[in-house]
Amino acid sequence: MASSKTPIYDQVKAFVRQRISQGLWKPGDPVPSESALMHQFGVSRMTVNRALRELVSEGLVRRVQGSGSFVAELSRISSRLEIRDICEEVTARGHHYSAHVLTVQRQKATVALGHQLGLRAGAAVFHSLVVHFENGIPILLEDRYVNPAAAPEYLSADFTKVTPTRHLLEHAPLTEASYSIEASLPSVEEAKHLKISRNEPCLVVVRRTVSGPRVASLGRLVYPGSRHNFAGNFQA
Amino acid sequence: MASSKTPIYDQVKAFVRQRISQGLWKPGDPVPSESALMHQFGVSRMTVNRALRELVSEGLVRRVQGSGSFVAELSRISSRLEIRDICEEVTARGHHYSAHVLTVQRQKATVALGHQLGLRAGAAVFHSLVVHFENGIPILLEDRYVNPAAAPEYLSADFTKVTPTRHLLEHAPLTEASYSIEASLPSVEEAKHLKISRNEPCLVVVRRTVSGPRVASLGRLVYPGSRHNFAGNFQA
DNA sequence: GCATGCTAGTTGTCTATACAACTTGTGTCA
DNA sequence: TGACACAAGTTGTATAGACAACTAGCATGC
Repeated sequence: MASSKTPIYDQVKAFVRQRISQGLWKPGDPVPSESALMHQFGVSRMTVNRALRELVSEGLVRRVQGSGSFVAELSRISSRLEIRDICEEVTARGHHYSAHVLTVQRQKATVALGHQLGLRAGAAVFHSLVVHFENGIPILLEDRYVNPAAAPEYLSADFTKVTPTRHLLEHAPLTEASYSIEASLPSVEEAKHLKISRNEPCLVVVRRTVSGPRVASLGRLVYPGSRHNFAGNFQA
Repeated sequence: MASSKTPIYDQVKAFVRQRISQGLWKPGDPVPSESALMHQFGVSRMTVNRALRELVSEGLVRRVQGSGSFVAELSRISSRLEIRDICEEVTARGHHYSAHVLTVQRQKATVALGHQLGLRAGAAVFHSLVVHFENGIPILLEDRYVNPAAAPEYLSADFTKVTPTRHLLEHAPLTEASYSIEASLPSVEEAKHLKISRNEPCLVVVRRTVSGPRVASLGRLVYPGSRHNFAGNFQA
């Protein structure tokens, strides 16, 4: 039997999840209390508690102390979006990855840039500009500014062997990151480096990473729209 | 004291999370065993177990039965991306939401469309085309095909009052959804309805929702790039 | 040297119990 | 009528203990 193999808390989760996804229990409806499920399944409260807690973290159930458990409003489709290291992503597709380094240098921060990185204007920052290729076709232009305090050896890294993302992950442990995804047309330079027309829309990911107490880097990732998209999946 | 207020398992989580984000424990390094943390904090094993289990679900820790717990490889930045109902999103910003219905009708499915919806070619499908406005400015064109079996009353809904997304969520409980985000230029019609230039790049979300045994709907959401982006956040 | 088996250590699951914190309805008392 | 107190029900947290499942290294025996 499969049931004797699957943990009890998973059986309870499956029971609740099934009722919800079949529409028998609608958003806002009460979910049976821990003690009810406890008696129904003939198991201890801690087991039921674990099941319901995990359903909360999965966004299917909402719980109110003292009141009860309820089916969560599914007004938002939420799913895990992964932004993977480009090299890993390409090789995972079984394709050949390569990179071309356009710029790696020390610069003085402008006022705006310094502010974003938490440095004063004129402070030294590292700047890299790298094109990433999949089977020889440019698929990503990575424009990145790095806080020297977070990754002192950034300039001496070989970005044809280790992507800037990976170098940063290894030298500046990630504590926080924020990003935004937008659509825009490439600049003249960007179009040239990516070998695309200026009319080709691009997905632009702007990412800011924080390592410990300081902002580690600020990246602008430009993907040609015809060669890349982000996909995700949601499972109730 | 704050420590007496925060749950013990949260203190343990914070302890481990801090060591990781400070780089003291690097990816692949072992995390202290449950019994070690148990003695260190002077708490029961179940409490430590809960802390570590939650860190696993947050992607910070990897555990191997019989072997130990290890700091996870942070090679991918993963975060929760929410695709919210557009009406909710606009009103949450404190702005005025409105909608204009261009099309709501029954159509015969083409071969390709029927295949995507799990229907035979020529079967009836519902089609809606709605423009959504934020403070009177068009921010989203929603082109949607619906499986009549999943939402029989779709055609009689008033989409100026309830968004198609919400109608579907209420009538066809969501069990699964997949989407992709891409950048592209709008078609002539799309540009016209959104009142943008044909050269303005757009974020296009293609979404497919499944309700129980059947595919419920297929949507194409076109956002003008200058008026919308998706943002996310990651916290270690 | 090699295979086998054993053992200590680790994680995975489950129980029974306890108390704290909170909500909600009910009933009492002024 | 209104304010308050109380009780029942619910979730949140924590404990001590138990056994199962698995890993890895060590010792034994061949």
